[in-house]
Amino acid sequence: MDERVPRDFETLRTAILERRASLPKRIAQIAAYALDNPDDIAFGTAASIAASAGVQPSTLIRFAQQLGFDGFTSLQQVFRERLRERNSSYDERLAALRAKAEEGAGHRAIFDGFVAAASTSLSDISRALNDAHFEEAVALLAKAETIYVLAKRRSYPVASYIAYALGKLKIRNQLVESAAGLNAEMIAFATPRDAVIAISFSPYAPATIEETRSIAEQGVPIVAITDSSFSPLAQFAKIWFEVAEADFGGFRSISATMALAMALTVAVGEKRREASRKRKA
Amino acid sequence: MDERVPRDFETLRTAILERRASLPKRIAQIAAYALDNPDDIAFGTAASIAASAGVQPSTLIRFAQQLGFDGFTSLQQVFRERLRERNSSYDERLAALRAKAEEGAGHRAIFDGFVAAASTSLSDISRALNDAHFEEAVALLAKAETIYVLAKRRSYPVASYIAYALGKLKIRNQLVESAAGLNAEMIAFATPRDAVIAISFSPYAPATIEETRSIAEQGVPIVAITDSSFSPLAQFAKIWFEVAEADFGGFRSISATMALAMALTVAVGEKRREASRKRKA
DNA sequence: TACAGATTGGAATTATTATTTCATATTGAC
DNA sequence: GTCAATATGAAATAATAATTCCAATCTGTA
Repeated sequence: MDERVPRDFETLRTAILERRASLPKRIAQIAAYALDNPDDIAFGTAASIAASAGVQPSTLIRFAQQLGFDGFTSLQQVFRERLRERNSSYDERLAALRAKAEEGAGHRAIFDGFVAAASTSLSDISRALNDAHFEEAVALLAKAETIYVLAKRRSYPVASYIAYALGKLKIRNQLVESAAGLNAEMIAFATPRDAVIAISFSPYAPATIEETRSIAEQGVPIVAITDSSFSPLAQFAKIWFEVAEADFGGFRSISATMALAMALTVAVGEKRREASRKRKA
Repeated sequence: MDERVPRDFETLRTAILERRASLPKRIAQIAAYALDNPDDIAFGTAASIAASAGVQPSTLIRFAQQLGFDGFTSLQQVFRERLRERNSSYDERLAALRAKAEEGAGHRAIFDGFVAAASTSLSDISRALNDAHFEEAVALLAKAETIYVLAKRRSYPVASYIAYALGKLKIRNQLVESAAGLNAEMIAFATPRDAVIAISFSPYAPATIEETRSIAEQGVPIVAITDSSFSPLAQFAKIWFEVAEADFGGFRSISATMALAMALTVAVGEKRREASRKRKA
């Protein structure tokens, strides 16, 4: 049991291929099956896998033992790990960087950590974004007279970017800032023909929630960008996007949120241009 | 058991979100956990998942039953299915969506384009960043009494993020905003014991350049984040970082700049803590 | 405050699944 | 062809995990 048991899928694969020639018939059979259908190994039971491969469960266990595992269960772990990693190779890199930064491996590690956090977040959102929701949000915002942009604290940079980009695209918008303390008055102008982009992440800034609630009560449709479907913003929103940002050193990335914000903005601009082209024709 | 039980993850997810408001506390707790950690549900046992989510195994089963499944096992199937279906790796997908975005396939393509631009920018900066420069910049900023943050327009969101993060880290800072038109006066307070982070990209906002020049003339050291060594900011700066952001649809990404900004900020915080620890010893 | 109904915790039970065992079959060496 | 070593099949057993059940607790209402 002291031998070097393969801990990751690639090593395991290599080990299997090396011995392939010297394996007895049924064991070879299961070995081939395992490499061809790794997902089945990950999720099946010993009995179901054995049946699919046309062998007895005990053979499956012998196969695992030959490779140095103490049973089918630990062999299966490797196949499960593989599935997990495929989805989260960045996560692992992040964890490694985090550890490195903790043990004080210079400031470069901090930079690498933030880059990795940003990449992870982008990859997550790219997978998670729902096309239909995005399309709906674009349609909703494109027909708004004025787009109100609502965010505080950590989300404020995103809001200010949206406001900047909307301005560039000549789309009327209003950034609801807290500086002057006139938010309530500003919000009061909004009508159901307008629309809101509200952005807030846990811990949700109370002011953002409050303002979102009050503007929602006026019947103004809301597109929310937030971090969980349990967010207080979600209940007020017509459409909401859930963005899971990775964090590093206690600071969460905002890359995914930014990418989504930029895409929304530009898509709204695009949609408006399409609409005006149609009107002319 | 005649009800329509969710058979795929998206349906399940929607079902959970719909009921969320009416779920009892512990059930809601496991619901939130399930949506946040779908991989754990796929691989764990009822007991291990329950423990991670902080509930009893029986609660987990009640949760599954409320959703129409006949037990935890069948709920788990849905989570496993989801993992199996996610096949292609992130890089492959990125290449694919970049291609699709180029040929302009609807609004989703816009989103994909921004994600691709952000990813490219991140990987570029990760390669290009000079460790020594980064280290110097951190050292310079760490010993400043007050850090002035200077940026307009497109770069302003970055500046506001830096100001937010510095504040969180209890590092004295001053965001030089243009609203009140008092920038000149604000800048006049800066001394050579302070430091500046200036951010500007082509076309450089004249105000940023002007303010940077004037603050440099007062002998305040400057760290610049800009897009080329020919940038007007570079001549004033003690240290500058060149960040090449990819663009999409005429809008440049700011993910790389953000990552650099966050890393700088957190590294400065780290360095200050190290320094104060040393002073105590 | 008392009560009914809903919710929860935790142990007991049941079910499923992995592993072991042993009898039988196969293989290769002499 | 015989023997020993190895491999295989099938059922028995052990381990593990899901589910059920019941008492305790909480929640909202009269």
